[in-house]
Amino acid sequence: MASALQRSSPSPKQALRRRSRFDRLLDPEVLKALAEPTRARLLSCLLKCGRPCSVTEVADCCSIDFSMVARHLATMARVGLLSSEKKGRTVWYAAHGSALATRFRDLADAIDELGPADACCDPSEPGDT
Amino acid sequence: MASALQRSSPSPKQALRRRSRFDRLLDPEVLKALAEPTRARLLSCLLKCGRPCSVTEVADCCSIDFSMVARHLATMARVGLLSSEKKGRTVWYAAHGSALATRFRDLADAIDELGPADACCDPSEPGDT
DNA sequence: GCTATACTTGTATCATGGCGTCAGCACTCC
DNA sequence: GGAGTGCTGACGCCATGATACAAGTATAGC
Repeated sequence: MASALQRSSPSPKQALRRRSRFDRLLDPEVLKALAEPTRARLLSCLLKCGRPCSVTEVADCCSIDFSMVARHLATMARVGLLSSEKKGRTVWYAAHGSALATRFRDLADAIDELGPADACCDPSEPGDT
Repeated sequence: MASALQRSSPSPKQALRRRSRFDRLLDPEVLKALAEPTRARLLSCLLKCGRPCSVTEVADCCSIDFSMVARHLATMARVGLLSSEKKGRTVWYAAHGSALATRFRDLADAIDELGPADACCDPSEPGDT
């Protein structure tokens, strides 16, 4: 898996559901991947390094069990948070800060875009009972 | 509890660790709260409504078990994703899109700020073995 | 005070996921 | 080909959390 950045194409059914940009950007997979402190630490490490790192390197510098690091990095690569490139017997994982930042900015924009236009409940008055 | 205000002062060790803005903004609690599809749906609903909603309203419009909705909304309020206001016997939950958007933009900025300056591993060359 | 409403909390069940260990595969070097 | 290195996969243990149902609490209207 050279670059897990492109995810699988959605089924027509999914497309028809016409989820808002917000719903699409708030990807549970990605957020779940980020929500785990260990993974966040690894991602932070990779972002700070600013260069591709091998699993061994990351495990060394973060003092985390090797197999855990391998698993977490693979998880993050799977959801598109990291890119991975195998060279010989070594896998180089890299975090792309700019892409990640763009993703969050897009999400922020999508939130700003949301409004009563897409209302899921009818906009009756709140309770001044 | 004489002064709960002092309890936040970090230990020297913690201070020395000097977490970056990124580390602080990547709050696992918030991300975990967002990472759950049901909660994301409820948040989306509240954002779209653009007004405070009661638990009953949200449960109705999302067709989700009432007690689940109550719990999920309480969870999101606890981590700061929603604000809640109790009026009589009704609790009005509101999502603040702009605040949430700002939060994500700050996170994006923090990612851009990260760099080899904060490097956690030594920047030796990647593998051109 | 009684009842209905709106929400919270307790409990039980189940699924998910993190973790450590170990075996195995792929690759490189000798 | 054998040994060593780097990583992946499978397994079991355990903690967490999502869910559903039911009971409890708080408030409003009568």
